[in-house]
Amino acid sequence: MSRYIFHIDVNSAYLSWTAADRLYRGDKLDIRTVPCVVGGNEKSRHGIVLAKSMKAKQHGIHTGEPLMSARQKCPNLMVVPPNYKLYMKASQAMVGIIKSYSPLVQQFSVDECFVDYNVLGPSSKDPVTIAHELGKRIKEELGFTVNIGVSTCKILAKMASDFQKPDKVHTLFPNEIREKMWPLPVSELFMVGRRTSKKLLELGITTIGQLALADTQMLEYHFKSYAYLIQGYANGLDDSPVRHSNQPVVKGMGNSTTVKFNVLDAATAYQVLLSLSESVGMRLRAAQMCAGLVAVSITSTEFGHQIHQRKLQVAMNSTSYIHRIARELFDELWDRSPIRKLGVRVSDLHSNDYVQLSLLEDYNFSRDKYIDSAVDVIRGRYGTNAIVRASFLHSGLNPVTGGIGEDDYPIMTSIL
DNA sequence: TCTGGGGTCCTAGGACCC
DNA sequence: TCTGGGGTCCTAGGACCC
Repeated sequence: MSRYIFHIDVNSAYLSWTAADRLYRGDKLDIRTVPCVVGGNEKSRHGIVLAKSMKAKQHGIHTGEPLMSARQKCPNLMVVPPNYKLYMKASQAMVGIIKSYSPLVQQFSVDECFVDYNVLGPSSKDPVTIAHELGKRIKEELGFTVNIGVSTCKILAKMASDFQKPDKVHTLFPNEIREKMWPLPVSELFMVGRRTSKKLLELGITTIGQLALADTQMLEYHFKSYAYLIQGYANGLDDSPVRHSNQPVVKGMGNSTTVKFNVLDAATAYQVLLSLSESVGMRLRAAQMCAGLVAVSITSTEFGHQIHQRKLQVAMNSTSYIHRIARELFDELWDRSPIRKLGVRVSDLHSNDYVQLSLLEDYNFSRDKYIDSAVDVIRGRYGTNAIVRASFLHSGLNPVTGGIGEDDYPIMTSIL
């Protein structure tokens, strides 16, 4: 029995999914064939490129770039809005097909999966044939293309899926590392980002091969334990298993939002923190968890980023209590400079079976428990905005802010 | 109307304890 | 009154990923 790992990556996921959906709805234009990007709403200061077509890429447009800058590179650029519900559906449909090939599938993100594929006997098809078959099924049944990397471990499969695109199957077996991976720029290695590749370049390391062969002690001097990780990856060393993602180990959950306008006063900030606390609290309770730590983050209009956190005496999942702590943290953190973005995050998560209410706490958690669960039930039945706090009426703010912060997006990560 | 949102992991330094 | 040396917990900040 031989074991193979596949990495499946949707080509320009958001754009491809939007394209397939438009064609399905009778649109004549395939937006994949023209310079086009999926972009956020500039009016609410969410104007960045979330995904691009190959034609847009040819104009030098990058993901994450401001739409304004993308338009300068390509004046006739087409911009379409994101549709997260669609992405969830497309993602789930794809995973459904993949699971018909192997039960062991790890969803790595909304558009990426690792698959542990066992070839059981000599009569079985070889993994490359299977990968082509899988890619073809996704394309024919769902209308979008994927790249599939085939290897014997996750890092190599992932690197392979990043080779030429779109709609391709690539192998990167250990004996192909030298030829296929080592000549690549070191910045293309997984976990070598902007800062690390800059440091590596300063050390004269420009390719993955040079990193693979570099002196380990020298690397350790500059990168500490990170040296072993990236040099291991450069040599194709990775024994991490494909994990079932049906029971992901959640470490924390948070929501943040860029507010439509600059926040200049604490009262408005409190409102935004409440809308964020609402979604964080709902997610916590949906996961049947309690959190022992709350953090608040502030991004200034100058993009300075600050975060302040506090460990709690009692783990809890009450929206009101999260908000109360968030307000206190905000007061301690804020220097009164104009705010662009606010975030609330909880971590130190525990299953809520064992929550013990501290006698020292003067806070009435049982009251919150009834309110929260009643609100959760109503929202589950009639939608998130079926019940909102009165303070949000006429505020111009979303009463519940999660995901991308538009009206009724599902909260993406709760599904992964 | 230039620059989103949601994650994980690691390190450094201070407080505190024995 | 030349100041050890473990250890844990906590917070801040930075790096990376999608």
